[in-house]
Amino acid sequence: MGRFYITTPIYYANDAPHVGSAYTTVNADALARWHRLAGDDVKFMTGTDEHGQKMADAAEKNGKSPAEWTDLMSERFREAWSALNISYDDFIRTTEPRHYETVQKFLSVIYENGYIYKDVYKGLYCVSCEDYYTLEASDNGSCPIHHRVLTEMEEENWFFQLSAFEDRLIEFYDTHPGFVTPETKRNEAYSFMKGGLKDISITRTSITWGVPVPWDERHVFYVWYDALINYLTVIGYGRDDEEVARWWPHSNHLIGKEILRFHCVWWPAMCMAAGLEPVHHVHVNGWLLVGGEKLGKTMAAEGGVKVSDIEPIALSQEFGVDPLRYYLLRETALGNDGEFSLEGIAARYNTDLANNLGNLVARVAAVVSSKCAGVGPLPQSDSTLRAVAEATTAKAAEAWENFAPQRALEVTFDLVGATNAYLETHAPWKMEPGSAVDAVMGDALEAIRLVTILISPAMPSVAEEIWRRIGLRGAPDSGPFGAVATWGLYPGGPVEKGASLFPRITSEL
RNA sequence: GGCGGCGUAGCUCAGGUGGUCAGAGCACACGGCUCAUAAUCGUGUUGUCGCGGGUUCGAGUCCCGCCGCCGCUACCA
Repeated sequence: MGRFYITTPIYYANDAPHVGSAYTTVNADALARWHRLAGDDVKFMTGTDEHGQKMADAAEKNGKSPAEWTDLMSERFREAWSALNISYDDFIRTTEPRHYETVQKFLSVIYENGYIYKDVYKGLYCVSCEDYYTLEASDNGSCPIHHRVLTEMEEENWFFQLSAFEDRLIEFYDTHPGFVTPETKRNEAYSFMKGGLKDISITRTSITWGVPVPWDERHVFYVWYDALINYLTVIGYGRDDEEVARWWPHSNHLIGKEILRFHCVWWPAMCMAAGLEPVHHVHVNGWLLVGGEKLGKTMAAEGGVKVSDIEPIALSQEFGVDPLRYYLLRETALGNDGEFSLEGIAARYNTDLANNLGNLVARVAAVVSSKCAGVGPLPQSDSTLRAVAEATTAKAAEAWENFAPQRALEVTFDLVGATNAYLETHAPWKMEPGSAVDAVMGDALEAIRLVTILISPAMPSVAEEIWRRIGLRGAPDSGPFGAVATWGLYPGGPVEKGASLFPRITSEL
């Protein structure tokens, strides 16, 4: 029995959760569910990032205190994840006392180790944005948004000596080839480091909504240096050494590609500075694109998909929670960018779920009803389906282990297809009731039982429903996988016909 | 500007180190079946692998140039 600690990023709670966040979160959830099914000891966390100037501004604009405001915003994420059946073990908010404690301890260690020093940050500042720009990012010295001339500003900050870790980071990458996956993303981070690392300022005096710097209370930590540390907060860094040792550093961060640098360069360097071994695995996923463009852009475009149409909760209401989860997991390889569209969801729904899986369950239930008096017979040990089923369970397990839900589901549905073909070959509906029919239907039910186990990380509710309909007790995800995903365990039982699991979508979208 | 990536059937995409690599799914066509959600099963069509050169006995697969799209270029997260 292994251990599996997986995290999503903590999402900046200045807006409602969108499909991009849902995409990462659903994938993390399915991976967590897979590992629970496999019998591993699992910890799965997500949460919200609630500090920073933007949050304070938004609160003020809405006539609330930052604390009141973030309570409201954070709740929207918990609602969305609840709607998507996300099985997190912990939901961290960066405004919690436990987080303040861990952040202050962690950064104090780095400070005591001599990697944090005071210096003056000079930059081009836009008064309207209340933010700094590099010369390259500016519009010839003017603010790209407000078009007013940027002013040279100086601010006294505490700096993290990132430059001191260049060699150690490169060595870490060289000795941990699986640190960042997929490999293309690893190369991106690697070449960035090879280009040289500069120190970075990690505190602000202009902001008060943040974690105070323990050795200099006029400063608060700049949001990233507070946010990254959440991964340690939830395992008790600074409060529970045993728990930290239990989950770290053999942990997994699932992140979107836009925050690659923070997780793949800054974060391991901070861990090193604190004398902590960096996390062993960061998996970087791509973006969901709409019409080939980033979500935000398209939503603003005329005639594009409306924001309200692609909010996770709205989508789950339109298509169902499990179909939405299935689409997010199945459509795109975790690591690549992928196309997101309502038509795509409907296509997956109809072809995979309604036509293949749902229809398979329906036709089997119908034949068992008419030819087996509604009682599912036992499978045969020498069924020709057995080889397919065993290959499927092996390949699917391997894919789940390798952070490839898309592949896992693809091969799982190969077994669905093989079972449909098996029924065609034997045509039990043409037979008289008896042992020949029983043999075929027992095999089909056993294949369905295995499929149900295999889809449970992706579609937990549907899996439960099918499990129940074919007369099984317990739950499809109780595992351990190695023991239950073995051909021949279907014990027979009453098979219920029931309504369509996935009524076909026929209306225009 | 610099660094990196992408451009393969109508659609979405696979294709380590060059030689059944021209593929999968969807869509489409034809045939079978009628237990099932007009679902299913079988068979099949579709491509100058962005363009132009080059290396090689042989190149989506290596090199050069070009066109188009995209990401990163450090303190919004």
